[in-house]
Amino acid sequence: MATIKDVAKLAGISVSTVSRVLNKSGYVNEETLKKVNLAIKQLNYKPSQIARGMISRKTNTLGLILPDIRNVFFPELARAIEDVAQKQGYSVIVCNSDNDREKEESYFQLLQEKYVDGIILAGEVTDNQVQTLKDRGIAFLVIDTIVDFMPVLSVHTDHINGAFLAVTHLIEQGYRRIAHIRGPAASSTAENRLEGYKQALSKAGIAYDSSLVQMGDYQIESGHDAMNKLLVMSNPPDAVFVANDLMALGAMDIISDRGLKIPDDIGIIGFDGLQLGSVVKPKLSTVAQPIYEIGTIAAEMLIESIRNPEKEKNSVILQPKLVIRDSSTRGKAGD
Amino acid sequence: MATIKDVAKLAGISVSTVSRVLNKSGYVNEETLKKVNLAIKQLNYKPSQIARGMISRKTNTLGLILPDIRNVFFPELARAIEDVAQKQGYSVIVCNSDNDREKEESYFQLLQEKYVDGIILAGEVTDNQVQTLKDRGIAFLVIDTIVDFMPVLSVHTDHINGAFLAVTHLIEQGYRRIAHIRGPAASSTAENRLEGYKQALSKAGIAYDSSLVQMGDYQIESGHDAMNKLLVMSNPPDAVFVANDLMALGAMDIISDRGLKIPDDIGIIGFDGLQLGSVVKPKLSTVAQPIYEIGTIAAEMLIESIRNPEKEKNSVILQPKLVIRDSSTRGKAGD
DNA sequence: TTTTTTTATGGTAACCTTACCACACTGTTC
DNA sequence: GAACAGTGTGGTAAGGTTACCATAAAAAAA
Repeated sequence: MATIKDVAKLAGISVSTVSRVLNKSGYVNEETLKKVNLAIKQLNYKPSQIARGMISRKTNTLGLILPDIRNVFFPELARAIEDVAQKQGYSVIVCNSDNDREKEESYFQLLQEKYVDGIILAGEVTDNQVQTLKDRGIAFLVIDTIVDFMPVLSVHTDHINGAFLAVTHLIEQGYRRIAHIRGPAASSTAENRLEGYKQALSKAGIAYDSSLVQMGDYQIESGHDAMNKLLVMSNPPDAVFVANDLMALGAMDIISDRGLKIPDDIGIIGFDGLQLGSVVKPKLSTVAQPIYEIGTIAAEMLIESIRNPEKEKNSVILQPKLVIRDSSTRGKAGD
Repeated sequence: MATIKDVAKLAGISVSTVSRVLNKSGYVNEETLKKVNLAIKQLNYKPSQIARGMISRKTNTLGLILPDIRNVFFPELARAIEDVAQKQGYSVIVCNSDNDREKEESYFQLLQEKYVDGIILAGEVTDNQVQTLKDRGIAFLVIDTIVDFMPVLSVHTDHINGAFLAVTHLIEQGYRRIAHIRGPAASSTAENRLEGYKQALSKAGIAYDSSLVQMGDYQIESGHDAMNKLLVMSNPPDAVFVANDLMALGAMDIISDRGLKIPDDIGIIGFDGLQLGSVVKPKLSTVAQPIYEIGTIAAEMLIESIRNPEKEKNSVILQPKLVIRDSSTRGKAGD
């Protein structure tokens, strides 16, 4: 590929002047400008970002570490981040960590070697990892993890309030014995959704009954298992708030397999706001996370912080939206 | 961040020797090795891939240009590519083109400026773009596009045979008046699936009836529209082969809205093999594309070609798999 | 012993670009 | 007509690393 020297030679001019043309800095004569631009076109010259990066120590590249791009939520998030990045002149390197510590660490190393300007971490992140990134002086932002021992850039949904809205909605629809299929123990989002569930019950004066809370792992099959356990109880629930849509779909399967009607016999509401939920019958009510917005805000905050490193690191909490469809509205079944 | 010079100084040794240690090339004394490794650890030194790239003109980075990471198919594809890339020491920059020529061109420029070692193009690619990449001497591979005017690296599913299998299956199940909801006109995959549909009909001695072919755009809503048109015909079909699962879901909605039973009144089969299809009732039969495999093979081929540029450019065609669930099997409805 | 080979290390140019300084010319101001 | 500001251009170091050549001591072969 052509270099700046080739351009300079073809234009019969020094590399300094060509550089000045490229960066629109300093004085350049009208005539010279034309000659240089012509040469650039003729050679199809593109300045090497590598060489530029050597000097500026900037690569205009962001790293995005997420558990698995295949999981619902992440494609939309990645898209939002890439959209903002592209507009601001950044590229995005995507890394799938599978929540595996070793893989995460090796990606940290890699991204550091590649001199990315910043890293966005989605999914569960440990305090240790946050500390490491901080120590190494890497600009980063976490999504959906709450870090309270130091100020860091972070964006997350208000999971507590989302759960609160969902459960309150069920109560308003007349459901009283409301179960919860929760996410994995290690997940702070799962903990927060449980917390919102408790708060809603408490506000309505309904006693919290731990036997109505079943553990799941956010996968569809664990929705099956958890719902089965709930339905064999001597006093089964009349509604269930499920910590994500995927498990909710699994739960719906079991409910209809047992000949129970949604929402008449059992009301159900999920969390996430997947398109999937509007395809099944009855359509699944859910709490929609503002995923695209999370992504755009995250990317904007990180880029801003890269350009202005002294700026205070802050958190942004976004409100989810209750999406009432058919699975939770008594008297509207089957439409 | 620490540089090789810092390491050399701390170890009391020259940069050449440190470089030799890093690259395990040439002679290095046991003692020296230890000193260097100690210094590296103490300084948490990581060689700059940028500086290395300056010399080797390699960045160990691949570009992945796809229409939209949110579309089904692409997350899995991206995951497969990233998995292989990671194993072979490459990173992946993901670019969403929205099938917009200008955006694509600007990504070409960008990736070239970043000196990526190769580009994977997924989604429709024009002959012009292929020619441009070839002219610029960029290593690239196309997925799901057939290029016949020059040898290029390419991987794609056998869409014709996939469609053939699907329609033949419907015929075997006793359906005779089989409609097709096809993909957009500009799409070669859509054309191929239509071709397979025709071949299957022809082989079974069923006359092709163009009024039974409705245009769609691969989105769920166009499945609604197309199915509506088919059902208001004076002689409506008793089965429909839909060119992708998303439109098939839309079609299923309409069918059940009209009080018709799947698969008894109407059989339906999709294309893609999305998990989504196994969540709805009845479960959607489909033709599963070996998406992950496409991704791994694509990444492997491209990396091989980067390492060995003289090697002949060839195409790989992968066979899809018929996934028979409930929507296309007469006498098994409702289970 | 002398010559050759092996082992071990260091110095420097090169990769491509930009930052910075130096120089020269034109025109303006005192 | 001397000093100065504005315009236009070129040379060179620097950024971090590796490739390549040079040097030298130690070991092996003659």
